[in-house]
Amino acid sequence: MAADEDTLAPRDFESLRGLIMDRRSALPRRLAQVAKYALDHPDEVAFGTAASIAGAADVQPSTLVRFAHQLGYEGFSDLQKVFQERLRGRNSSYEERMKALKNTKEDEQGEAALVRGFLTAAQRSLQDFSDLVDPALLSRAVGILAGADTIYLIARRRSYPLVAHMAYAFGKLRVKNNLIASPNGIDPEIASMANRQDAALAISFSPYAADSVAQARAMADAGVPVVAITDSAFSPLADCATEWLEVAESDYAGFRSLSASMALCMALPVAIAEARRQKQGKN
Amino acid sequence: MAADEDTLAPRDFESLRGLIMDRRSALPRRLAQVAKYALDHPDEVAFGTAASIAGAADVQPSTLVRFAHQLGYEGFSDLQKVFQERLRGRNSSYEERMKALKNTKEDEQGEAALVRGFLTAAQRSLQDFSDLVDPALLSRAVGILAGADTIYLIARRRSYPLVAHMAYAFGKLRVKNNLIASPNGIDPEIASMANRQDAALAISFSPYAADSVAQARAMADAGVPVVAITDSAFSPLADCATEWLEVAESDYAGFRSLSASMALCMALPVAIAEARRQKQGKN
DNA sequence: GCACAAATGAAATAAATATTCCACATTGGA
DNA sequence: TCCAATGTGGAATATTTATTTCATTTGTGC
Repeated sequence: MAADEDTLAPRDFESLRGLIMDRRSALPRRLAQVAKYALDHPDEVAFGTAASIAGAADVQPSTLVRFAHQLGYEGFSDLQKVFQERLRGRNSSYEERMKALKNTKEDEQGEAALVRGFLTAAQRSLQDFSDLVDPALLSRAVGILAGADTIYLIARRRSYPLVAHMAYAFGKLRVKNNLIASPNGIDPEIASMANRQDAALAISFSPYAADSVAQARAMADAGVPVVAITDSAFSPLADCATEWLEVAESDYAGFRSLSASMALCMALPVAIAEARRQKQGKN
Repeated sequence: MAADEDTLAPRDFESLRGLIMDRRSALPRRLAQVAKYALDHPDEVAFGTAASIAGAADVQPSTLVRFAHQLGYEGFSDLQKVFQERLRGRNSSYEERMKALKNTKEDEQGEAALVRGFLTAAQRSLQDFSDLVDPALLSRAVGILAGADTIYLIARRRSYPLVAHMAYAFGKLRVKNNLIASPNGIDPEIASMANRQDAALAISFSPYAADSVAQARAMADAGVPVVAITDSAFSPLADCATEWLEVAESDYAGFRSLSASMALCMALPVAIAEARRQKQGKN
């Protein structure tokens, strides 16, 4: 049981937070995990059940009880009460509540409004894209990339972060890839090494960086299968691509969101790795 | 049993309040008593047990269940959830959005399901972050960066795409910046050129790339103001940063979303440029 | 590399809590 | 005043949820 139950077990949340922060470095793995989860998601702890919280924090319910004991509480329920106290009296009046609601809508200004603007644009993008997902098309695109020896990644400027992430994900999934974005100007040479066994993934949105388009086209001309992610049927990438996926992003303050394409770019590597795994299983 | 269960049973507190107010005069004695108690002590209803609430309202537990049924809920627990939602730190119409997310086709499989999984994770991230935006904190962070001569960008691995985008945005907005991610290993040297007039923006999420942390800490030790974007109070970045912004991303298939942090990273450069423009106007 | 202690996962158990049921009371209409 | 419909209290039951236990794993000092 806990070392010194008496001195511990704070009854108010702030003391508890302090205690947890102090203790955490000295806690064993799973208990530290709980500590982190508890401070990161205090609302969940206040309302959840031991099982639901344990699930979310990826530990066993018993670990929660141990954690509570460690801190000097009688059990998880006792600890939970402190988390609940923290929420009592929040939003006490109807008026407050309405004011809070309005605040989030229009009253905010400055930086917060800007952030909210981008968040909204991102959300719209996701929604729009979600309505457009075409399973068959997606499946063909993944098929092409899964069949490739090396996947060449083509993107510039605004789209570059997308392939940067893919390169990272492919790396983790051990999928051979080549990010064509060297700062030393030998991109064309690298690109020219691609052959029919490889494939390219090109991403570009209006106004379509000339480099990206040129490289994608060169690949296509050389017989390399090209999968494109772009924003319109009129995109130059749509022309030269073997398959192309449409993503239309919303914009805010003149900057287009990247959230939908980013979600797609997170899914693709996983889908490709999965497809390869299955193919391997068959052989 | 309840008259018309379908049309009733609101999922958010304000509708429920309205419904109760309407119904109250037409309710039998004990139920009216519960109605009054519930609206007078919503916190108790949120956290109490059926027995404790019944005791406080001077009715039987079964009366609470009847009350809930009368309103169209499955039972007291179901009703109680609405009272709990009210206290959760969720401002936007959280329930609605989550319901909307669930609407999406469940039967899909293969690649499409994967994409949808990532889209959902992204939306959840945006939603969660949207409720956490702290205008004052944000304002201080922007202030620090807007006051800097050169902004040093620190991020590795998963977070790298974020700063890659920022470098691009800063470039377009003509904000001096330096992306510390050179492939030639001279990062420490570059970082050591920063001074008090500059500032650093460090981004790292659990498990916190050692390089990022080390560089951020070095900057902080050298007296360079550091703004951090990270995911928890336990993050090593939270320690050493002058100000830190919390972004908790949802994950899917073991890959965490980037959408909320990306939205933030799109907003920051614009906010910084704007802050500088205004400062210039004054001089 | 071994022995010991600490931590952990999973299942069994205990406790609590919500819900149902039914006998009884109350109300409103003939 | 009686009847039927509706509402109510209280106990019995079902369900959910927390806690304990114990076998197994993991880490640590020698």
